[in-house]
Amino acid sequence: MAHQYIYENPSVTVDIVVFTVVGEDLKVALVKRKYAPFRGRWVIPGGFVRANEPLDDAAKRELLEETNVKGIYLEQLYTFGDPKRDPRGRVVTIAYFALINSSNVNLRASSDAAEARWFSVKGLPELGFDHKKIIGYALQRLKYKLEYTTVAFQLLPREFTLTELQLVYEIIFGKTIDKRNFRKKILSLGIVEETGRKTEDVAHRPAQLYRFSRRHMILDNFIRS
Amino acid sequence: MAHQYIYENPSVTVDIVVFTVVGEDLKVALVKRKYAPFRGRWVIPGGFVRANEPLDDAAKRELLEETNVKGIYLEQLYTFGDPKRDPRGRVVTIAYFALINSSNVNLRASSDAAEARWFSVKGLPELGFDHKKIIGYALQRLKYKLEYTTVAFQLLPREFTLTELQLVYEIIFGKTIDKRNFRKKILSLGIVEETGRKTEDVAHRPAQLYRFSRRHMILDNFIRS
DNA sequence: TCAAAAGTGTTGTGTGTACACCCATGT
DNA sequence: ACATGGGTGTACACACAACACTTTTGA
Repeated sequence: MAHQYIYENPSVTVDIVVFTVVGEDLKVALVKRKYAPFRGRWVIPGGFVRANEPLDDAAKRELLEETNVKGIYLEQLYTFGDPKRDPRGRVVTIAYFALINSSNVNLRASSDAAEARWFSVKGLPELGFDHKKIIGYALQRLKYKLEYTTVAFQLLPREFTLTELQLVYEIIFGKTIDKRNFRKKILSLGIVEETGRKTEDVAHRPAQLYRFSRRHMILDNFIRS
Repeated sequence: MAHQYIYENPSVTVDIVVFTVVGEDLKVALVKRKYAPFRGRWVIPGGFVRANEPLDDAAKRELLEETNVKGIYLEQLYTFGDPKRDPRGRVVTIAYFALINSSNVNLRASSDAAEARWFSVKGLPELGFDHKKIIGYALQRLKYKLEYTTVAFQLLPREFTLTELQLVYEIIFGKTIDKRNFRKKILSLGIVEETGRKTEDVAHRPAQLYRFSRRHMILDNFIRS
């Protein structure tokens, strides 16, 4: 293992892009850096991988430590290793992509972060490192995943109306969808089941509540912390 | 950067799964290890990322050094970081996925590798590290890419017949395709253009030669070394 | 009774699939 | 002349897109 002695090993970090949908906005979790470099700048949560720690575990741990978020859909996104991406020296980061449902959106800052907040993807602040690029990459993946998989359910509470589900698609694709066609498609796929319950205390006709059918949950590939 | 002093950084490597199609077989490039661990075992080409070297460059360099292969389609596949994946200690590897056309398949072993050879994916030897898993992952990606993109052309010489193109799809998907439907689809997509030339010295009706149309090449996202 | 969102079908268009025979060349 | 792969069209099923009105509740 000659190289270990010739070259200093790079640092290895994980960084996580967490998306949620609140109201009519797609949001990303950001934390404000407490220390240099980029002190005071907003960045996506992340940090160093520990000795003997699997990468997925590191991502879950950092997310919990920096934002108090847990138990969410998480998948590896891409690895960024440009030699100049961190002013401190060579840092290779394995970026993760995460989704959380809008009823669990309480962020809490912690030791390494001065503050933690949700930002609309349409109004991101100036970001540290190459995190703008990473979020851009994650957005692409999100659209892509939504089109070909059933991850949209990760962005909703356990019970939801078809209109709420449709809204998730509309927000992420940035265009309106025909209500009848959307419902026909979703119902024909058999990926949702009625709960029998309805929305309450709404100033209009109450909507049927659905849940993602368990049979499809197990087919979906995901990592849960 | 406290962690740098508390934890020893992992080693960072790149490993490349190179596919090609020869005759009726999908093949992967493997090299035989010259040194421990796994001395004498076959593995996919790869090695340590150098200081100040971008990850993509490291992949291209290792591929050239270990197999004499260059100028091919290359994309990042996935990062494997299980703490036990290398018996020497923590090694995080960024796996790459590469395609090469069958007219450039001369492998040449070099310093770090005792031997370099193409193996049919249907007859792989026992592999070192977690390389069997990495190849499995690459195979999934290959099928997937073939379905949704035009990377199939990377596996063919610049001029090819529609039958050759069809064969690539059949080999990778492992099933036969209707000739008329295949041609209709490919031609309607407008991704190939006639060269005007035909195959020569064949003991049957000569076939029209096509090339991938330049207009689509530039849309295809790829990294060339 | 009004406002507001829920819910519901039909029709045309395009895409994928199944299927069989003649053509051009070398031997 | 024959063997070998090259090359071609039609018909049916299914998925997607466009489109407007009635229903149920709370205020």
